[in-house]
Amino acid sequence: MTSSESTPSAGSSGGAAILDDLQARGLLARTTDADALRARLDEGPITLYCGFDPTAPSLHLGNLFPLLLLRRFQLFGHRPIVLAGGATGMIGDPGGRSDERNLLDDDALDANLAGILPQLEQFLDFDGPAAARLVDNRSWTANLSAIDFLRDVGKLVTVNQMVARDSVRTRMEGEHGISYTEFSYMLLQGNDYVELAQNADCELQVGGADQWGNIVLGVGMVRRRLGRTVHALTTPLLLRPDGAKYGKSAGGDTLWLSPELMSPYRFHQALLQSTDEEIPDLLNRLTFLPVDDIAAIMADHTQNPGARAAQRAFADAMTDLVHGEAATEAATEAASLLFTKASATHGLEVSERAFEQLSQELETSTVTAAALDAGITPEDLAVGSGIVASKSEARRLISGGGLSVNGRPLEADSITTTTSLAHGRYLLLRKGKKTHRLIIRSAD
RNA sequence: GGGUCGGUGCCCGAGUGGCCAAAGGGAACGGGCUGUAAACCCGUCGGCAUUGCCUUCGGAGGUUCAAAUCCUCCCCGGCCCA
Repeated sequence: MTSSESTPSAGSSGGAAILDDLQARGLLARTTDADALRARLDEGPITLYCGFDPTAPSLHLGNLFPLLLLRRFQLFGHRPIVLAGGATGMIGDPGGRSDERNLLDDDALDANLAGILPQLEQFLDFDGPAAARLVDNRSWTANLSAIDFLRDVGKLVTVNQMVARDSVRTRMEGEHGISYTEFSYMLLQGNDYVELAQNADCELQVGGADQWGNIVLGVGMVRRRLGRTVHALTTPLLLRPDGAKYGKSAGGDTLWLSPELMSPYRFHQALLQSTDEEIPDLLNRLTFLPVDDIAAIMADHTQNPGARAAQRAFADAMTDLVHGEAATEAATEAASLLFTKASATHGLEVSERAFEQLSQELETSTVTAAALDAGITPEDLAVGSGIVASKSEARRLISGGGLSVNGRPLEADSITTTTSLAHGRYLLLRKGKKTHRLIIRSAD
């Protein structure tokens, strides 16, 4: 883990200090019996879990939220279990959806799991006294027969409880109804809790606020099955100013953690562009920076918002966490080349070395010497680089002054030839203020 | 099953034979102002093309010089009746 984490100070008394930290960060939505949970945490390390369904080949920033919650508990000495939902992922959580899910086939699911497992491992310590564990709920559901499931699991819940759930009711009243398959999802999740309580001494399940219903149902199942009281804790959903769930960038791109799906540079940029409005919450809820440090950063930011210290701190902290410090540095360096006034307006003065650097961070495309000799129209240049989707879009942007090459506006009648290249190789294409694409003359 | 209203561009929603690529709003994108922020102002917002062409108004046919608009059948949804 990186050094930017706060470690609980020696003075924080007992394991329940985690609750105070969560509270201070605005990370506490609801818990079952708060006093009982606090008392239990003070007795000593607890085992807790959170589930992640492999619905995509990579986690995104939204998924990171509960994963970091596990990490926070771990930092306070508690033992996290990461549950990869190989089984639940095959069914699909009906919550938050208006339509029936398309079931993932085995291959897609395996591919998704393969992508996610390393990410799940990345943020936790798997050694030491509070070592984390990674489990897949397929290991106890694969051989569960339908009859056993109905007898042992189905008996723990009444349909009345299940139907009362908002997510279910919405779907039942909606156009397409809800299949029995998705209806059963909460039983599987509840059964996970029973399983982990019984065989792993798990006493707490955490998750986002939208998981409250599922988790509490599991708490009840554990009580009926094992006669044991276990706990539930949820965090508020992280929402964008417009109310959408966090995880997408302003432009609508998903903030993938996988560098293949989103380059560290773009990841860093997307976070850097967070609004003032949301930045305090983001710092508190997503980073491990100590609460006091965050308060100091925000004070600076309020003094001089133009410096965007808070955004920088946030983008740096998250990129460190996800991609490592080297990636953060590279992204920052690339950004300073692209956004510093001097280099942004005088792209040709950017050193060759800097272009090499940029070629690592930006999306690039190539162009042949032959094409350059023939001359390239502005539309073809833009479309060919992939920065725009169509010639019409290119034309629109050009007439509005929205495209530039090597720091100069791209004129409608300009022809790009070899002489336009910077350092004989590079064309830095910019769309709007924030989108860049590097075109490199191919070696031939 | 019967009746009735409706299905329009990314979303909402006007349009009931030519002036419709289709009002208006939202989202999105670009410009301006800024701080790679918000708000605000301006512009663009189906595709190709240098005055034009092509594809679009649930689907398939039909009427007409001309249809999102009329007719037929079908599919889907709301409401009412059974």
